[in-house]
Amino acid sequence: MAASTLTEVARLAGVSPATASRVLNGSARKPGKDIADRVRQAADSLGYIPNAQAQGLAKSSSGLIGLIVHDIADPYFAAIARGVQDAAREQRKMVLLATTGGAPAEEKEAVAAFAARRADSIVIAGSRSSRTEDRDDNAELAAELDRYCRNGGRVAVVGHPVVGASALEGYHVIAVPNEELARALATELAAGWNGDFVVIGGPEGLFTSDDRIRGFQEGLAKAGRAPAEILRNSFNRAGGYEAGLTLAARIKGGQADTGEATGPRLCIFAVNDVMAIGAAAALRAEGLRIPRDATIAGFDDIETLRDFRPALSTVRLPLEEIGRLATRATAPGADGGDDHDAGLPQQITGEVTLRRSTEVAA
Amino acid sequence: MAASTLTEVARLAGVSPATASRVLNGSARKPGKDIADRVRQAADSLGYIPNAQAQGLAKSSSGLIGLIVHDIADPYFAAIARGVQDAAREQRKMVLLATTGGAPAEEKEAVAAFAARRADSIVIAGSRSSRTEDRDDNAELAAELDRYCRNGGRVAVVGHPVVGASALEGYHVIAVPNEELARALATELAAGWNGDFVVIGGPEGLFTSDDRIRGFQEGLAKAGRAPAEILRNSFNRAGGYEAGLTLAARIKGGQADTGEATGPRLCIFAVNDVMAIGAAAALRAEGLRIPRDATIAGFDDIETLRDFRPALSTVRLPLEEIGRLATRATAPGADGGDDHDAGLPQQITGEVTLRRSTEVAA
DNA sequence: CTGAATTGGGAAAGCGCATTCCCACTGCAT
DNA sequence: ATGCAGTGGGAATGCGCTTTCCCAATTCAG
Repeated sequence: MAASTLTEVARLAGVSPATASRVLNGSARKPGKDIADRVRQAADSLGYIPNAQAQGLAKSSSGLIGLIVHDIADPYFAAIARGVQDAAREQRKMVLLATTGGAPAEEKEAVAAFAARRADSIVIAGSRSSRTEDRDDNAELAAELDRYCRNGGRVAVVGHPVVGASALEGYHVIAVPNEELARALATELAAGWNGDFVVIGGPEGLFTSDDRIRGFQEGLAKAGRAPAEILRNSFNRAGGYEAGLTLAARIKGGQADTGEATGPRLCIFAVNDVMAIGAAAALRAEGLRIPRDATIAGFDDIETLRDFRPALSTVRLPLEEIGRLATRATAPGADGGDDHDAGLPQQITGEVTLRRSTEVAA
Repeated sequence: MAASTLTEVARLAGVSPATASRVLNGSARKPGKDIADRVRQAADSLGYIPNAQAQGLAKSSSGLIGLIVHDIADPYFAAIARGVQDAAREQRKMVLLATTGGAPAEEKEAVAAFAARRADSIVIAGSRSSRTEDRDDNAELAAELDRYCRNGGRVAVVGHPVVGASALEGYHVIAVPNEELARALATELAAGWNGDFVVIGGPEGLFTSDDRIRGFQEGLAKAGRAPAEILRNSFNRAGGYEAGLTLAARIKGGQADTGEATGPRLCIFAVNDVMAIGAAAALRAEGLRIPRDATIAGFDDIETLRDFRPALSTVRLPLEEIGRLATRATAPGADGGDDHDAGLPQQITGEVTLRRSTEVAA
């Protein structure tokens, strides 16, 4: 038994499909009360569920929002996804999920798939990259996105615009002040510590990582400090762990020189919390303690990681809110608020949050 | 400019839409090479993207998999979602996400929405509940699910069957051996500790929670121990925290009696990791230490929480695999493997993993 | 060399719904 | 009584694609 159709309902109610459609799905014209009741009852008794595909085809709009993330199990993306989901519900839409591992080629595929499904809007949450090996893929992604927008789609990108995408009608960028916040973090960190700094970053070319590194170095410079050395690794826990091992060896070497531990040897800034946790795990595995032997700070303030001990110094980012804003930015009529370009960045703010992991004993 | 259509492509290639369709979308009939090339080129130059809605309508199948979770930001669900996403990709489908907070009423809505979109299958990941206040909603959910199945939909439920759902063709349950594993955990815990046990559980009626509690008590009984007292709270970190506060007060009272701390006073079993972390945070906030003043174990072995210190004893569950299996179970032709009922539970195994948080000094 | 079987393309009928256009009917003013 | 706007329902068209059916051109066996 296939699902029942509008026509069946109409027949059972003894009216035309047109009328049935009018009563069942909000139309401008409201049929008479008695007829409406009859139709509704018929629909009920048949267990009628409108075919969204057909509806979408007919009025060319699908009620779908496409969300692109690197990895849904990464708490960073999961938090954003929650915000997106939340906003989608406000708009009475459903979210279509695509995970890409951050590869522009896959992102392009995802956009195409969303376009095929005629998603009303697309939210891209992953970090953009400008690595040369991604150049072509990025160009294709940009082209795909352009086409999508030109066909009336709306897109919001969290962080940086897609490389090469022309600022089109319906193309929004939710700017995240990574650089400023990293600078502020460096400033605060420099105020409480006058030893060396090291940065654990993601691969070169990853905007989010690069911005945070740049901001951090600026903050250091402004505080009259030497720039931090930069260790690059993959943008996840494993990358942090590996870098942590390197640093642990170095710290232990230094301690051997001095003969004894005399307070932290290093202040580590990992460009995101997950990497910071990885690095911390590595230090611990090597017998080092935080903040005794080294202090460490992350970025994002991932909720699940707040119970980590020692409490991780970080920069709070309203991830869920970011997802919500991005999604709202793509809602039809959303740009009514500001009368600027559709591409105007939304304003997001974060907050430096110093905790135990960077507390150096007085 | 609206997206270009198959007809346009066909016209530009100088062929009929039928032919264009045949070459562009895998059909049984393969048109001649020269024609195919012409069509493909036309499609290319127009940037043709097939309209999945129309395709779906025409062949009544959408390439969509619906996923229902309580909260996508909860690492438990995020991990399952990753598995689902993974399996979906294998099947070249996209996943449609719905979050419900665990309310059967919302789950019913979600199922209806998926049905409207003609999702090929639905994976329900949230824990089922048998609370009396959910009775009616559960019944409606079951009815909705039944209808969906009867119309050819396939569904997989993680954990327990939906209350009241009749075992239909296409209805799969991925059984998670919560009870057995909790029993095993209790056994191992009882071997290393002969003081009191306390369980921090979720609300009564939540199957996952109830199963784990029951199993744990059984294990205790089998080891000749008195049943544990049960503290019930919400099934998340906050619930764990609250219960933790209660226990902290009790422990401190006990210590006051004895005058001094003389090893752990309590072994706590929280029915999931997130609650365990909450409880641990509460104890810590109250100045208690783990495992010195109390030992604690969780359940799930959430990846993000593995760096928690002291390392949390728990039961490893292959969450991602569970998501994958559930999704695969709904793939067409998936029940070919076993020649039993379509409703046959798949086999999932977990593993008790004792770590530092339950280590009591010898 | 003829008739049958095969191939390859097109015409057309839906898939389920929204919507425009049309028509019969009512109620009112003239 | 006649004309008019206004009302409420139905017929028909189209959204973009798949698929069946049909037909002309080949090919091959006899």
